[in-house]
Amino acid sequence: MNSESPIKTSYHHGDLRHVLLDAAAKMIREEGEQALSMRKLAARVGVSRMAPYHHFPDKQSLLCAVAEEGFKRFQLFDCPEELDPASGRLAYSVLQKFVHNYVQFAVENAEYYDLMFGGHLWKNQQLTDSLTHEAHASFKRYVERIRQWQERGLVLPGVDPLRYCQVSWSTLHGMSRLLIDGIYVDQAAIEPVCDNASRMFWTELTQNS
Amino acid sequence: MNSESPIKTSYHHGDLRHVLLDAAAKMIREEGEQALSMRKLAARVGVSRMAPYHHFPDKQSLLCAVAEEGFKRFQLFDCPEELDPASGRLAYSVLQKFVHNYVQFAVENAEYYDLMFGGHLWKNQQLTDSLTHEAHASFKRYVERIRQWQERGLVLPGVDPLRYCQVSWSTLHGMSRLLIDGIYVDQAAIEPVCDNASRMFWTELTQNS
DNA sequence: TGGCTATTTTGACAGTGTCAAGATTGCTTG
DNA sequence: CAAGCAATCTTGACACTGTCAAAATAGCCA
Repeated sequence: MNSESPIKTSYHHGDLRHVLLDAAAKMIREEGEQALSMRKLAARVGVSRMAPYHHFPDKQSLLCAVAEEGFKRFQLFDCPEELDPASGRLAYSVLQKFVHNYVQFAVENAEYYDLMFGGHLWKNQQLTDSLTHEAHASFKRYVERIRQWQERGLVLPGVDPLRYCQVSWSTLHGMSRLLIDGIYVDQAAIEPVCDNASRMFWTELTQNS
Repeated sequence: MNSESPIKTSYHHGDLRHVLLDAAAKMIREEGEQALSMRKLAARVGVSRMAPYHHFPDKQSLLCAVAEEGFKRFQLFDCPEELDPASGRLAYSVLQKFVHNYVQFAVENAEYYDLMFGGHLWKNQQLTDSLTHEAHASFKRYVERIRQWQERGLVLPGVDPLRYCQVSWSTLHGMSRLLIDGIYVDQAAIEPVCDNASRMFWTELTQNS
C-alpha cells in the first residue's frame, strides 16, 4: 500500500522534498503531531538526520509546508453546487452539504487541519509568508462567495457577509476542533449537530425575523 | 491521595504544589505553552529539577492540574443574571453578556483555556480523571441551564437543549480558539462578531420561524 | 579532465522528560 | 528526648530532541 516515488527527478535522492512532506503527514496522522521529530522523519525516509534541513530551514518551515499542502486539498470542496427552493432563496441542502463537507474534511484530514488551523504554528509568529497568504485567501474566498450569493438575491440583503463568515467559520472550526481533539467523543452525534448548525445558518441567511 | 491543605504545611519548601501550579501558569502565559519545561519550572521555583515529580507523576499531570485550576476560575462567570423583555422570553442582553464573558475569559486567561480545551492534553489519552470529570461537568451545567430556562418558558419548546449547547459551544469555542491562536488578528472586530453570534443564538432560542 | 555547486553526511552541543538511586528533613512514637 | 520512618528533595544517568559547523559526496558544465 506504500508506493514509492515513481520518478527520481533530480539530484542525489530524487526529489526529497515531496517525499518528506508526504512522510511527515503520514507520521503525524499515525502517531500524532507531537510524535513527529526531524530525526525520525529522516530515518524513515532513509536519509541522514540533517538532510531535510537543506530543503527546509527548520522544523517549523517543514510543518508550514505540510499545512500548505493541506490548503491545496482544502480548496477542492470549496465550491459545492448551489440550489434554491421554491422560495427563490438559498436551499437548505446547500448549507447542510457545506457544513458536512467542512467537518468531514477536518476529521478525515486531521493531520493537515491541525497544522492549518491548529494554533501550534500560528502562535509562534514564524509562519511562512506563503502559508499566511494561502490561509487568508481561503477565508476571503468564503466571504466572496457569500457576497456573490447576496448579489444574486440568494441571501437576504441585511446580512453582513464578513460578519456572517466570521461567526459561521467559528462554528465550523469549533465543531471540527472539538471533534479532532477528542473533546466530543460521541461520533454518532456529529450529523445531528451539523444539521442543527446548518439550519441555524440557513435561518440567518434566508429568513428575516 | 492528594493533600489539600489550604494552609501552608511547611515541610521542606512550603507547599510546593501550589507554587508550581502558579509558576507554571505564569510561565505559559509569558513564554507560551511550548516553552514550559519541567527543568526551567523547577529552576524558577528554586528547587531541583526532580522535585516537582514528587507532586505530579509526570509533566502531563502537572498540566492537567493547571487546567483544573482553570476550570475553577471558569465557573465564576458561569451564571449571569437572567432577564426577559416585554415578550416574556429570554432577553437578548443575557446572551450577549454570556458570549462576551466566555470569549473574554478565554482571551484573558489564554494560558488556562489552552490547557482546558487546547487539544494538546486531550489528544494523548492520559487525562486525569478529575480533569475529565470537571470538563464534562462544566458542559453539563451549560445544558442544564438551558433546560431550566426552557422549563420556565424563557426558551422555545422546540429547542433541543443538548443540540443547541453543542452548536453554540462550538461557536464560542471556535471564536476563542481563532482569537487565541492569532488566526483572527483584528482585535477590534471581536465585539461585532460576538454580537452577531449572540443575535443568532437569541433567534434560535426565542424566535420561531 | 577539473572545478563548482548542490546535496548529504558526520560531529558536536545544549536542552528535554524521567527512571533509579542517594541524601535530607521533620513528624511520630517509644 | 532520641530513634525511626516516611515524606521530600537532590544528584547521576540515559535516551531523546532540534540544529549549528564543517566535512564529504555526487552531478553538472567548462
